[in-house]
Amino acid sequence: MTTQLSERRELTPKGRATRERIVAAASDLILEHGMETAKLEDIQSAAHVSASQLYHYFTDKSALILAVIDHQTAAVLGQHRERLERLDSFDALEEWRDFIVASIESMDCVGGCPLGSLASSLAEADPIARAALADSFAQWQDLLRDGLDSMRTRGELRADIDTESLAVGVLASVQGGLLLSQTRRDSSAVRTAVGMSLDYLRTLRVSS
Amino acid sequence: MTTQLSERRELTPKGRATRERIVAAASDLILEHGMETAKLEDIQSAAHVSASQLYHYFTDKSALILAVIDHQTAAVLGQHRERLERLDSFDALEEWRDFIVASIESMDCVGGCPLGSLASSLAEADPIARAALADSFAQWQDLLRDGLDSMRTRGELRADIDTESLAVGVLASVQGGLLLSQTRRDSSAVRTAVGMSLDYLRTLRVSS
DNA sequence: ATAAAAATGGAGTCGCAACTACAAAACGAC
DNA sequence: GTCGTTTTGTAGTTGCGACTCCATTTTTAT
Repeated sequence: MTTQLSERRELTPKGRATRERIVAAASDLILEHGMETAKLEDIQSAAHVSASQLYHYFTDKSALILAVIDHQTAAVLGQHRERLERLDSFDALEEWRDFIVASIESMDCVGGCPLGSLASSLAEADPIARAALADSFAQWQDLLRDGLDSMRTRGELRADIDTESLAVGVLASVQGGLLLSQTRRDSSAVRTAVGMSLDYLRTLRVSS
Repeated sequence: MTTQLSERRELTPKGRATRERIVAAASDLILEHGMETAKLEDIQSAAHVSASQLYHYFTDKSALILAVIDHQTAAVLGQHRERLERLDSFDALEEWRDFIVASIESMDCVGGCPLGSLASSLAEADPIARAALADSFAQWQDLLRDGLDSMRTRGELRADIDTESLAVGVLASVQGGLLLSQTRRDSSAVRTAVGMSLDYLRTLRVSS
């Protein structure tokens, strides 16, 4: 999922670094303070760049936001891919759950899910951003489905389960749990919600 | 959960009607177009009121938003209370699930959950709003727990289940499912996600 | 009926955040 | 080196959305 229709002509290493610095700062500020609160000026200070630099790399704010979506998508999917590919046991699923809980705890439950928060803020405001985030969720769902498929192949899960639907349900429990935890500033909601999903998966073991 | 610390002195019936009209218009616009896109001016036109009226009833925008939270909380909890109190069977749970799916379909998946969207938009921007929405979610969770309690009392569910945790998990699947459906503009995600939660509850029947 | 209070109309002001203009500096190719 | 391109600095400008002022009409209380 590339953001730019016409990929940027040429970017020197320095330019690429500056661009990345801007996107990273924007991602952090938007996550921690919300889309509305994160002013372009704050992003400039955080990234140590001037206005002209910002507009040299992005045509306008919505272009920057699309870059933030790509950035956060790569970051989140990267972290989860590590843990979800070659999923081989329920222990691995538990570790994945613990990783999610630890992630939000490390932020003191501020920001919630980077992708979920972006989706909620942008779904009705920017159709292109909405489509991009729908794609991000689809990729995440694929990761989960592939993981469940591999567990099924290994004989950890029954052969007749619908891994695609299960992936939707598990992803929803992650998103909903993170939203509740973010709102409550208490990680127990995600832990419980994802835990329930995993408990359900346990009822689908072959040995059961 | 009352919004105003000092409750408004006196409001004539006409005044109350105008205030309600403003809150209703604000609720609709914020839900359908997002928090950022919904300008005060749009709300004025939609409610057929002038700026002076808006500021006669609300000190500022954030006060209006708190009123919107109260309004949506009452609306959502009202609808769900009808279906969740005296929950007596899995059929009733299915009907509740279908109601959620029908609700978002009637909006063509625009807006998602009124409370979830508000929570995500405001969690990092307005601490008071965040706390109010945490309270709304807590009430919703109580409704679910009470429903599950009554099913347990009737002997539909096992005696040893933790209805509080289950309520968290089910609520998370609703919120996450609605977010995915909103982002995808396709109601199948909520249907699947909540369906999975109910499937899990079925594994907790006494007869199972 | 009349006065006080509440509700409304409409034309403002004002701050500020997004965006721009233009020139200077750094860099890369050769 | 040196010329064209990329990157950056320092100012702006501007549009718009939140909020205000004050006069006027409508309602309520007695």
